Amino acid sequence: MTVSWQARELTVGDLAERSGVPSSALRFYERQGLIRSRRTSGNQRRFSRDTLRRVAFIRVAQRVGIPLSRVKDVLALLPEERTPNREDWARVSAWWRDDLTDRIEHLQRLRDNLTECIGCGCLSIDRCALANPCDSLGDEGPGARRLLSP
Amino acid sequence: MTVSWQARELTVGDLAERSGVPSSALRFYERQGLIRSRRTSGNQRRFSRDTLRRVAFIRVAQRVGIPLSRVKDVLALLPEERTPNREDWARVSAWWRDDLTDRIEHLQRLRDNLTECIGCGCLSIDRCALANPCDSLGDEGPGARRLLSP
DNA sequence: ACCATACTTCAACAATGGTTCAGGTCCGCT
DNA sequence: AGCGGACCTGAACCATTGTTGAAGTATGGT
Repeated sequence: MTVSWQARELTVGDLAERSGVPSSALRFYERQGLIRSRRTSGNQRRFSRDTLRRVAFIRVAQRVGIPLSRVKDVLALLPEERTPNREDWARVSAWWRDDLTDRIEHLQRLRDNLTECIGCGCLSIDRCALANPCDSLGDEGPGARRLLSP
Repeated sequence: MTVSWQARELTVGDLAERSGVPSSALRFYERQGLIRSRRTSGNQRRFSRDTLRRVAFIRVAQRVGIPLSRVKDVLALLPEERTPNREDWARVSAWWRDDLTDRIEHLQRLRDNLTECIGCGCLSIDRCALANPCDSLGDEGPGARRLLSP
């Protein structure tokens, strides 16, 4: 019957249990500026409930291979003042779905190329589409100069 | 007119230039057992030409996010004795294309779920399909226990 | 034979995404 | 008031995937 009922804030342990993310990772996210908390008089973290959504968002992004730095940038698009609402989340999620679509298309192109390459048994470096994704080939003498750009 | 013509072996610099992968990375790959070289009497590396394919294979795999340890396992399926032929490469590439297909399907499921979630504005942690990908929900009281397994 | 260039090793450092531990403090229940 | 469990910080450590630099050696062309 203490203040714990007040706004139903979450301790780091609560958040860890509900999200399945270890407390150590949550502290790390806070250090990185992905989530925030207020502190009690005794210096303990208290998270507002919408942090649960932020953490869900972070983990979903991570499953897709998006680095935390980028996740942070996207989360920064949420309003600071008020608790993000349904529409706010829809907005950032959409941004993010586009990213996912790009990744899927990229992988599909890669797979299609690979299927061709299996057909010809190549991976031939000099001619293979897979190995020369940037089409930066054919204007500087024989042989490829680069396999891959990244 | 020295021995350099012999079998057209590549120095680490040659390989770096032709593959677009820095020498430092190539040495690293060798340390990790992903590629091999013989040594000259002066202890310098000489790579056989098929190493170019191996490196191409490694970089393509990396673009998809496959860790080197796994790439190593797949490359280990190539014959040690002889130079891998067309069919050998087709075999390992196929193995690998399946992996790609799985990843694509996974991402598509993720995106479909996300699209639904944008529809409902949720990412609601307790009910959202995205946040509960393992369907391990609904048999232990209210509220999700885990957001994500990996 | 000489010299520039490329090569060698080893160690240290970098970024990402955390975990673990030590030493100490706080919270809430009885 | 006391106690156990949860929380705090900071530093050290882990794996992955390399890069950079120092100090020394080899190779190949003139």
